[in-house]
Amino acid sequence: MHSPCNLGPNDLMTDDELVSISVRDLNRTLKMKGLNRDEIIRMKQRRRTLKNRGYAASCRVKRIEQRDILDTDKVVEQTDIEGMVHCTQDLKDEVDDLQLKYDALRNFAIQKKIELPYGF
Amino acid sequence: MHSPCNLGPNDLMTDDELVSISVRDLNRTLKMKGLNRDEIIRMKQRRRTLKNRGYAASCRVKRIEQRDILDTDKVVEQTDIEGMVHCTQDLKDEVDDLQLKYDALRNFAIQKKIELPYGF
DNA sequence: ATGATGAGTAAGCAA
DNA sequence: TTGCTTACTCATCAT
Repeated sequence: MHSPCNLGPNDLMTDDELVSISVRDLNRTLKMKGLNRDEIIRMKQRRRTLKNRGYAASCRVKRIEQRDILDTDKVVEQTDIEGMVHCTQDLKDEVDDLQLKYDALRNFAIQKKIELPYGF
Repeated sequence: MHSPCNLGPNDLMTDDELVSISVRDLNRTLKMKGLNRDEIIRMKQRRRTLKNRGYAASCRVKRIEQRDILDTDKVVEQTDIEGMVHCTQDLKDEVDDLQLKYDALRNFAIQKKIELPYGF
């Protein structure tokens, strides 16, 4: 009396094989091994489940990546803003300096009773 | 012959009731209704599952909210940056104008052979 | 016990 | 059929 030939659907191929094999090759293999209707349906279902497992994983990875991108963008933009704040301050200082120099020069002229052209 | 008294755990109270009731009240109710050990365990498990369902929902909502916050922040920051770019350009124009006026004034003095104080 | 989260499963939509 | 996404369930961790 030999051991019963009850190959469960799991014994025909590994999960990795089942999820990678093409539909054509899968059908060929199933027919070759002589699986019955129910076994074939269960095998197909297991394949779909394994695929779904992978899809769910990709979906999570994608979600995390997109969040990371937003986080990174935020840091970049905040750095940009900080830099522009400095730049703006420098320009304001430059304007103030020029205004002071210009006013001083004009006051010097006024003090010396020098007639300035229109516009100054 | 009356209908069998096989109240499934689902017939004692609705999901909403079960998930809201306090542990104390739940235990009291279970004892009052005379449920056996297995039924009590199943009831507790159903409660836990319902709670988990809510937790999972909150978790999803939270995730979406956080993404929305990041998206909103991004828009705000980009608007800020755009505004600062304009502001910076205005300041640059102002610097240029002042520089031109200052130079013109100084050239006027030079042309008039006016001796300027040190620093101009 | 309660709450949060990662991973797996199934349903349902879209291509 | 394939891939993606949502909701649910369970396991696990922390409080």
